[in-house]
Amino acid sequence: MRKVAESTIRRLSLYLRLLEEFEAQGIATVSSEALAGRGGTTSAQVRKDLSFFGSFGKRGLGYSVPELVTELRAILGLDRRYQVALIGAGKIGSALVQYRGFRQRGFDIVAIFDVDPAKIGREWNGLVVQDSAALETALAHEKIDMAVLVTPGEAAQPLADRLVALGVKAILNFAPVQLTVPHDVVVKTVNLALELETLSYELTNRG
Amino acid sequence: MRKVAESTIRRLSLYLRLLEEFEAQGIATVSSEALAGRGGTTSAQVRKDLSFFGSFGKRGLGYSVPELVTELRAILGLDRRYQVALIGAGKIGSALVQYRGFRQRGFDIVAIFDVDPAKIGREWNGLVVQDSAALETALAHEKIDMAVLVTPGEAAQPLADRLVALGVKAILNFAPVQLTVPHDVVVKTVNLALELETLSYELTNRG
DNA sequence: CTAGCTTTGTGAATCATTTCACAAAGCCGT
DNA sequence: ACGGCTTTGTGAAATGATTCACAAAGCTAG
Repeated sequence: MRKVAESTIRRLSLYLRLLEEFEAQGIATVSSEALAGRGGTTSAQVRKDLSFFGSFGKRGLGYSVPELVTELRAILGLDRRYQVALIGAGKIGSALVQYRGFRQRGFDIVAIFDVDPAKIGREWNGLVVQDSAALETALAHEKIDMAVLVTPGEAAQPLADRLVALGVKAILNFAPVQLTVPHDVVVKTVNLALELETLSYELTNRG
Repeated sequence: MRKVAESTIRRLSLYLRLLEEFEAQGIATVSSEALAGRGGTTSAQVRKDLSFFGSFGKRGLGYSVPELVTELRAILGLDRRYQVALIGAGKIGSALVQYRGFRQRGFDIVAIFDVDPAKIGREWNGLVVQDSAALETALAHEKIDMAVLVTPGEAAQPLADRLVALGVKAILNFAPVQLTVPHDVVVKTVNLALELETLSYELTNRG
């Protein structure tokens, strides 16, 4: 498959959300124009985005909503479930555990770790918080697809290294640091400070 | 000022973080090469990014760390403080209130709102949670620069409309919806589902 | 003051993404 | 079955972002 831009993938994800709404409303087909309107883009963009993966529409008619939902789920890898380890049982971790969309989209949190003795052993949404020091033994027999890192900045890189050694191939990182990992491991960093600062920039230079 | 790409602003934000580290270590000057190395980009990119805003370096020598820190803070609008209203006193809101980096970078949460009667009236980090219904009266005499929206999807747009009517010019949105606002209002949406799905895509199509 | 070394700042070139524009397809009504 | 209407899929053009490459500038040592 030829390389597809990240911006394209993000839009596909958006289209999928809109399509699921349409599906819930019982709408059977949708045009690229309709998808674009609600997604903040153009119909040409929608068609180009989809064309990277195939021809899913019917000329003169548009796209079948259920069919396109299925296709997009497959493209985005959402037609399977993922086993997720949560590293860091703080406030953000807690919010994630409870976030419905997480499980709804196929991501199952199967293990939670922390270094705080006050948290270790406590039950959290049906899971016992384990000691981060025991990561290796705890995950020896559990296949983990993805790790969510919610730790202070300085703890993140060492933990990432250990997770990679355990065979984890994807990390969603909330720690405010740039992680270094082998090229076959995917990292996505969500950096709140960065968002605030781009907002602050816009506010001072435009608004 | 000519239009500068968002990607450039995000990198400036990153450079600022690195420079602050250098400053703490007492390093006086830094080259574009050194800034690039730690920031995951190239020296040419660093110089181009900075060149949009001026010439801050000395040829043959590099950039003065404290000077560049000052310049970047000014460019990003971080040389002032912002009054922030938090809408939604749930888990994520709670994590934000306690996040040190928030206050550290000049963002002061001065009001918290929720619709849940169980939460209204309770004290939260020195602030009393107020009823979202009373947004207008509560903020009548408080100048709010920015709002952080942490509500269920369906509540977000109506609240955004009311905030805009109150003169708020920037919204950091954690609700999983695309907000519609006048063009002089800046919205930045942090969408967890989107991040998960791009990660899932990479995982199935590369890893 | 000059030679040699380093590093910036920036046009030009390359590479990537978005938009345009239109032929090809398919539906509907007669 | 045909004409008119709609909407896709996609090369080509336009726009945007990154990388290249080098002259200009400044420092250091002798």
